[in-house]
Amino acid sequence: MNVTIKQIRAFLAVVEVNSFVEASELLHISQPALSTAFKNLEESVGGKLLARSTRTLSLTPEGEIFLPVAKRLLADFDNAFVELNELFSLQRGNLSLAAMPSFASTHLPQHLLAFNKQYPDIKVKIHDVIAEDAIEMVQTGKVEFAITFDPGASDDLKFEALYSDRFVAVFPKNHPLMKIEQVGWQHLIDYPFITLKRPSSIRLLMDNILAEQDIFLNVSFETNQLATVVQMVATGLGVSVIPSLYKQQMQSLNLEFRELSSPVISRRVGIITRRRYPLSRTAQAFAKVLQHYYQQLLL
Amino acid sequence: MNVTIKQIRAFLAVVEVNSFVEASELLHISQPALSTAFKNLEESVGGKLLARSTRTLSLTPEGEIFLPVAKRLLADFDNAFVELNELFSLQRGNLSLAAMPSFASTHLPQHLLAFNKQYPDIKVKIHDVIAEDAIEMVQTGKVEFAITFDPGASDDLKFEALYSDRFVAVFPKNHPLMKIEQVGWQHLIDYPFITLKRPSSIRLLMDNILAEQDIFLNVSFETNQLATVVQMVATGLGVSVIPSLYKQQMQSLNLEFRELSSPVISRRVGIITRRRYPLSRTAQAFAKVLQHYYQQLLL
DNA sequence: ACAATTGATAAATTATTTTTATAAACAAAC
DNA sequence: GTTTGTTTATAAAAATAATTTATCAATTGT
Repeated sequence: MNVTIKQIRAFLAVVEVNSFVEASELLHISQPALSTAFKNLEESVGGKLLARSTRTLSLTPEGEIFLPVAKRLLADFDNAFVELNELFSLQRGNLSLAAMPSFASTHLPQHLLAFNKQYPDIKVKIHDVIAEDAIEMVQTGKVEFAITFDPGASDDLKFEALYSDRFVAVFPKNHPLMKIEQVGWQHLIDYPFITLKRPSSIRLLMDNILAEQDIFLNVSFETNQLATVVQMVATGLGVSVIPSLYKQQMQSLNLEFRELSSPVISRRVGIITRRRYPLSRTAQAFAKVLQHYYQQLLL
Repeated sequence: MNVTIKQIRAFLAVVEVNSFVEASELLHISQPALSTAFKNLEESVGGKLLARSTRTLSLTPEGEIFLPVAKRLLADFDNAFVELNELFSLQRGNLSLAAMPSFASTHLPQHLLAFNKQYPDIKVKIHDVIAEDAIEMVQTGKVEFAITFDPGASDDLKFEALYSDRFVAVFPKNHPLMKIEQVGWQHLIDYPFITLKRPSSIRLLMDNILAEQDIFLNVSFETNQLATVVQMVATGLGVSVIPSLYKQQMQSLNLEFRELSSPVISRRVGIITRRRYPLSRTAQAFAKVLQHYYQQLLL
């Protein structure tokens, strides 16, 4: 027979209280069950660990040698499983996630707050990188999931939408476009257009869809930061479009926003994970927080 | 349910070969038994360790974290029991014993040789100290057993005789006593007597028994070493008595020995151990070597 | 000597593990 | 797109192991 953890526990309990009867009570088993367990342990290890008569118990020299070893073994064992349990019960753990800047700088903080409130002992690491890098981090396993635009069908990635982000026109208050109720892309052609430089996924998305529709904007200024774009618009240099996500953040400026139609350019934003790779409990919990939030928004 | 060693073995086997079927063959159990064991483990730890479909297996992040821990736990566990087994099977271990000088310098070496031949991997430490100290080392647990004279009845000590040691007279060749066939203690009174100084147990034993018989020797020289005593006798300074044990060792000198009678002073030499304290396997094995040897001598 | 307590043992019972048989899922091949 | 072979999961039965109850033998204190 093989040595079991129970037997080691039995050994330590008997030595601890120096009595089979007491130890059996401690272990919540009958005294004969303990005697048998002890006997089996000794059989397994090939010799006596404890010399026993009806009145005295004393460790053999081998038992004496084994005692500290057994204590350490059991402590290590219990410790490992307590830690694993904490991991599963979200009382401990780490979460690494990537988010595209347009999400990281807008909605993400409030979700982190909600998550931290619910799971205060989970440490979170945010990688706010451009959408392409975020997706790559998922593919290479650097993060368990990313929040970006829908990257389209993929063999190794899975996308789960949270909400749709629609492009809105932005122009200064008192701009001629203010008079138009239904602003379309065609209206924007008449004004200097300010936008992000080309590696940006926002810019690429816009370019592609407009090209399909044979709409060519009058791009006058290009910059790297959306904040700069917006500031330039506020100054009166021209007009632009931004994902509606940013509206809230830029409410304070002297700007006007209009939903754009014909075409409506919108892109689903959601959670990207690796196919066939299970999420950790912490990642699942975070995903759930996000899903719960955006599900409620729809109602 | 509680986590068992078997379950950890199952976990490692499955991860190792990345297949339940193969792992079950490795573990010599059926595949359903392995599936159940795995399921029970996951239930115990509170979450999935391995995501499995019929075609792919992949560790969850928690499983990934647990993998090295499980490996270490199992290695420690197995190692501890291999070592304990080696201890019991005398493939490893230490033996500490005490022996009075009259035994340590005469018979002991040959027993050590026999023991080492039979158990070459056991390290032996000899404490050759005077009989009183040897006994004390047993009482305090510094050694498991000692080989000395019978210390008499004791509550905490046990004595097991190996042989009896009788005192013999020693004098130079051509000494007048050579003519007498049956030398008695009374004969020795007429000659200068050389003996050990008083803390020696040989000296004390002799003094006590002779005092009972009203025999008073003519002690002319006292020294610390028996070898010195004997050398002095050989030189012609006087006569002495020594335990017969030493005869063999001193055969080469120009000496004559005679068994002493009236009274016959003899003392049983044997193994002293602690009562109620079990001997280690190694100590038992050494005791057996001794017992076997002296038992054969009697035949 | 006797009572009281302790650990060991035997038989019966209860839990657990394991196996056999089968189902369901999935990928690859046709 | 269906079929086929392979894989893990599940259910019921069988086998094994652990536990309990009842009892014994040994030992110590009274």
